[in-house]
Amino acid sequence: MVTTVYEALAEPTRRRILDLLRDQPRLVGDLVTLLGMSQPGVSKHLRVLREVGLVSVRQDAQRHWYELRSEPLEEIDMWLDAYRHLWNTRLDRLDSYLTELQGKEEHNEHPDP
Amino acid sequence: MVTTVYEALAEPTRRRILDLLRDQPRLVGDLVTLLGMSQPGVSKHLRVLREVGLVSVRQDAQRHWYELRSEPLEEIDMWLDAYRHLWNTRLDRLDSYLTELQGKEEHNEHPDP
DNA sequence: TCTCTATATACCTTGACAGTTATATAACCA
DNA sequence: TGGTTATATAACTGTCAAGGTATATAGAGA
Repeated sequence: MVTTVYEALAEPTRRRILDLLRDQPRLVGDLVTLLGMSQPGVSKHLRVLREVGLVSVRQDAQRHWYELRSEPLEEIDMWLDAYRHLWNTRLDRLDSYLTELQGKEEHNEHPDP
Repeated sequence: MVTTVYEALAEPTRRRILDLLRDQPRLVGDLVTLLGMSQPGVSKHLRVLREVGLVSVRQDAQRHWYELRSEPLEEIDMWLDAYRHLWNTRLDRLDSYLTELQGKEEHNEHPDP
């Protein structure tokens, strides 16, 4: 059984579902149309997403509105934090380099011929 | 075959390997010891990580130093960007709430009894 | 060259997942 | 109540990944 957010996100169709839910909650049937796959297939993906907390359901009669939940994504974001210095320091260096360049530019904006 | 970063990260052992490589490059044999699994098993995970660009290898005679590469993680970070407003707006609201609270505190720091 | 060390690959087994069709469940409506 | 709509679950199947053991590859050193 899929138990972690990482596993849930490994499946491309499930990432597409999250993309589709980013703007608005949607009905299962709408997702079926948008994804072009069988209804039980979509329901199974939604169950996985529910089980890891990536979506929640609000029921209105027979209609089930699926809605995005951000908490598990925040968890991923926090996991990335431990690695973020790897590219942040690089970007910081680029930033200071550009700042330095700009300083020189300003000192040399209208050089005498 | 595992072809995406998302699939590569779905496997817990591979995430452990990345954690172990965060501080320093390591030899395959060291990872075998640290992970407590068979050498071929580790080598197979390293191959997957290599194929999606999460690690690179520097060879020194028979020794293969595996090193973390951040680019694929930046890709994940960028993917998260599309969702980040979901919790950032919430945190922003909390932030302004706290700022507002602090303002009131300062106006009321030593209230007359 | 022979041997030892370090790593990669081949091959096999097992288990799980993604997809399907068929069916169950549940709520609405006539 | 019977039929229709909306969704979930059951059962089945093909594929593939993860792990293991055995073996190949490659380099170092005696």
